Amino acid sequence: MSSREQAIFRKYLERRGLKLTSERQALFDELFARHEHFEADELLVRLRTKHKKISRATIYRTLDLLVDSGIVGRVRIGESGYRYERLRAGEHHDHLICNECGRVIEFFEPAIESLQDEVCEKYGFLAISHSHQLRGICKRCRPRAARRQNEASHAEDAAEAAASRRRLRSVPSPR
Amino acid sequence: MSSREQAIFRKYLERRGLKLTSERQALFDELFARHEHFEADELLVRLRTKHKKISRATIYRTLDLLVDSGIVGRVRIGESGYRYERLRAGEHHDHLICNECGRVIEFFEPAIESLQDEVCEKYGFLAISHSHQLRGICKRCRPRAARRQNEASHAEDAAEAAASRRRLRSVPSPR
DNA sequence: ACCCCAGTTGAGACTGAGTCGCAATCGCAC
DNA sequence: GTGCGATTGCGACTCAGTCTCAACTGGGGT
Repeated sequence: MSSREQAIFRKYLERRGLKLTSERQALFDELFARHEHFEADELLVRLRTKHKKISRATIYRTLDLLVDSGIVGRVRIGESGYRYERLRAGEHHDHLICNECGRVIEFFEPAIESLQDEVCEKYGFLAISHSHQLRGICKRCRPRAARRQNEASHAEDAAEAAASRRRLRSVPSPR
Repeated sequence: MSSREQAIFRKYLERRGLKLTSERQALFDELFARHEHFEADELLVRLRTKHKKISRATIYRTLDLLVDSGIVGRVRIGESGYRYERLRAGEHHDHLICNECGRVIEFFEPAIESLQDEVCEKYGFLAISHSHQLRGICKRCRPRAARRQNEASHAEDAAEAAASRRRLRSVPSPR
């Protein structure tokens, strides 16, 4: 499987005199086993439970290589740290992220992409990458969220407010 | 100055039985003195040098309030941590971020906004916020960046590669 | 003007994600 | 098979942000 990316990775290593170690291979395999989006520690746990002994530092180091080689993308989704995702060559997408269940939905809208290019041109800006994420409530979670909304609707008291302060942390860029 | 936001903040505190302490006022003033984009520790240093004694915890706590009240926005720009920005009521903008000099340029493109709405509709997604950032090289830095590019153009050797690995960390979502 | 207490503060310990240095180990070209 | 540069694991470290708690304070009630 995934022999295409395998070849890219191999060549990438070769070209800069790096070695294809068993750890790198294991990480690569795990990654391409099925995961679209994942985080570094997730991989660590997964590999560890699969008998494979690997250190956290190596996870990060290898992930760096994969990102650099263009096989994997690094995104800042959610609160802390990075998330990684497999990149299909030449494809690009942006993200819808559910605040409720954490699900990440990918979308691609060519019209937005070309408008971005226009914006860049207007400012004389040379774009190298972009990240575009909408946060909210996904289709599946909307009923649940609405229900909760009702229950809490007249809880504007101080106790509730304190809690809400914390909850609100997850909104990156209000519109 | 900024009496409009001042009033909003005051009312926000009042409504939930919170106090307008001298620390909160000082932070607020500093923030509205001139800064469009800033980070938490920047404020800390600035206030400390201005004789005002304030703790890091308080900075963060107060920033939480300001974000919650809608006066300030919290964005994940760049590598680590958050950046904050003043929000003019009802206005919204996205960001162009220069990898070279770190400058943040704001832009607003109504057509992109409405396309976003369409995307949400398509997926039955209820958007609460979004963040949209393009990273690259700004107008001012392009000549400099191009020059450097030339010098390094045939440095595909291992030593350089190692360094480049580190450098590349700053690209969030490759397109 | 004074009291009172919920809300607030500062200090510093703590956390979690990610990084670094280094001695031991491993890939792979010869 | 050897040799050596690349790689690994470990644990210590950093950095941003959070938490705890005892001491303090703003401001409504009197």
